[in-house]
Amino acid sequence: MLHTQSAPNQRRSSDPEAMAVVTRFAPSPTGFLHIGGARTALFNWLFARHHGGRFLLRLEDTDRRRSTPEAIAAIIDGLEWLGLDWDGDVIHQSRHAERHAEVARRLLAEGKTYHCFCTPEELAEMRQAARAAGRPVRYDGRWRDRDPSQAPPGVPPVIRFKAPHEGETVIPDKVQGEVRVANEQLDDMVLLRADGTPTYMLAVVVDDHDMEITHVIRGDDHLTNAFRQAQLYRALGWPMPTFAHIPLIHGPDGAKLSKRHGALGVDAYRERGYLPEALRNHLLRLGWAHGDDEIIGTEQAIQWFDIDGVGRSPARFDFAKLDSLNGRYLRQADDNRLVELITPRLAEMVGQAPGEREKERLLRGMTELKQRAKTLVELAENAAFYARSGLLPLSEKAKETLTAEARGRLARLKPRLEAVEAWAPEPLERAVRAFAEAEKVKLGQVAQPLRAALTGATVSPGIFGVMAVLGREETLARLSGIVI
RNA sequence: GUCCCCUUCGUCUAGCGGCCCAGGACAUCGGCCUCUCACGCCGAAAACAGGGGUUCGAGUCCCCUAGGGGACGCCA
Repeated sequence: MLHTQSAPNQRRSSDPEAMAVVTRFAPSPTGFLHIGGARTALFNWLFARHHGGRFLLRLEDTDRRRSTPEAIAAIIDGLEWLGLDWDGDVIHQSRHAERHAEVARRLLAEGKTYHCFCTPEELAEMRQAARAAGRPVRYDGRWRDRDPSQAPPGVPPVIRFKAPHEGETVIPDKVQGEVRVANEQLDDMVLLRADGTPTYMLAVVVDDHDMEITHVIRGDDHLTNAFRQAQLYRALGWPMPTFAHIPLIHGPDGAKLSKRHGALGVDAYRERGYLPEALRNHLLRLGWAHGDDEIIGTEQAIQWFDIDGVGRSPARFDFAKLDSLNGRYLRQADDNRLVELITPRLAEMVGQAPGEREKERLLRGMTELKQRAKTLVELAENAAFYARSGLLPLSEKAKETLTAEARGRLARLKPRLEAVEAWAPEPLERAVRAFAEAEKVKLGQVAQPLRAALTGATVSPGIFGVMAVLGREETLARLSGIVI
């Protein structure tokens, strides 16, 4: 469920701009919400929340063919899981198509756009020729000043923007600084397709304007688009939003993140056992810093976040650091919540959902268990022995530990344990230590076989704590299963 | 090819002209703790891409080179 984060301290009522901030996350629903998109959403969300403004979600689905309901669901699901709640309803860009066309027609009437009758094949040839000749790959403007009466029959025209040839276009970017390009570098972009639908360039500008977006925070793969959009804003006579182009996240090899790098959907991160707050923290630290601070909770992030802290160089996604961060959040997480989170995983591993008794054990053992896991996957694996009943499967190492000698020792230990009155870690430890002394062996010689017998593994939380959580009956039952 | 952007330890980064023979975190390697594994604690190794300027002084400002990335669609 979504709710608005309350952040009482971040708003300064004396700041007249504070209430005006409106950001948006505008993914195209052609696939899952990948990690780069998630970070863009996070930055927009944090910026809006920090300034007490609004954060909107707009689906850029003008390309109807490539937009799917599944992708829309995945994006919404991903944002909800990450806890990035948006204000108002989800906006579907495609529903504004008529408005976009209207703007294009207005521009046409004002002589700022023109019909272009080139066929896709013709354009492909043009590009190919330019590339072959080593010339810049651009539309050559052949219909810019040509009379529409010369139009070839049967070719539905597109509407192109009459881009200025002289001068330069400057983007004051909050992250990149002042970025400028000579106008001769930019060709006449298509605004309205032959079928009358708007292109991305037209749609973003119109929607960002209509939605009164004040700050456009997006990946810097859009930086060059911003030049064209700036020209459109000028032609339309609309004020430009503030741009902030944040660097992309790269794969381990430094190249743009792709599937082979693990550019997974956020659902994959959930599946791999990461906590949303840990992923948020990690994403935040990719390209943004607040001095030496590393562990930054969401409330703190809202207070601190601003575009000033965003760096200009791309970052690589580091799973090792995410693991470490996740481990920290795991240790701080509420025990009940963790039990619930691993329950489905346990059900799958053990073959049946943990019952009341098992959940009770898991809860009591959680404080110790969560010290030892970096992900929920690991946590579930380490906790499985609490969720099992009946025969405990033994790991290879556990089998090796349980030699005939060790089993014999456990058999001799058993009556001593039965004699323990208060079934708690300290008395149990005293009993086992006394037994080890009597056997003239080190504590480990007893503790390890005991661990193997009770947990099925050679690695576990402190064994006396485990015995306490398991309880007298279960502990002795598991021992019986081994020594016989 | 053209244009735009980027470049501090392996990775994420601090640094906004002197506080830096460069700090933190993750990872790595030692050690302590110890019933195993973790956690925790202590310690080590590890970077200003290269070259020119500007300046009394440059990781910090400017230029060039190299390397990396991004954009060049009737995709978004």
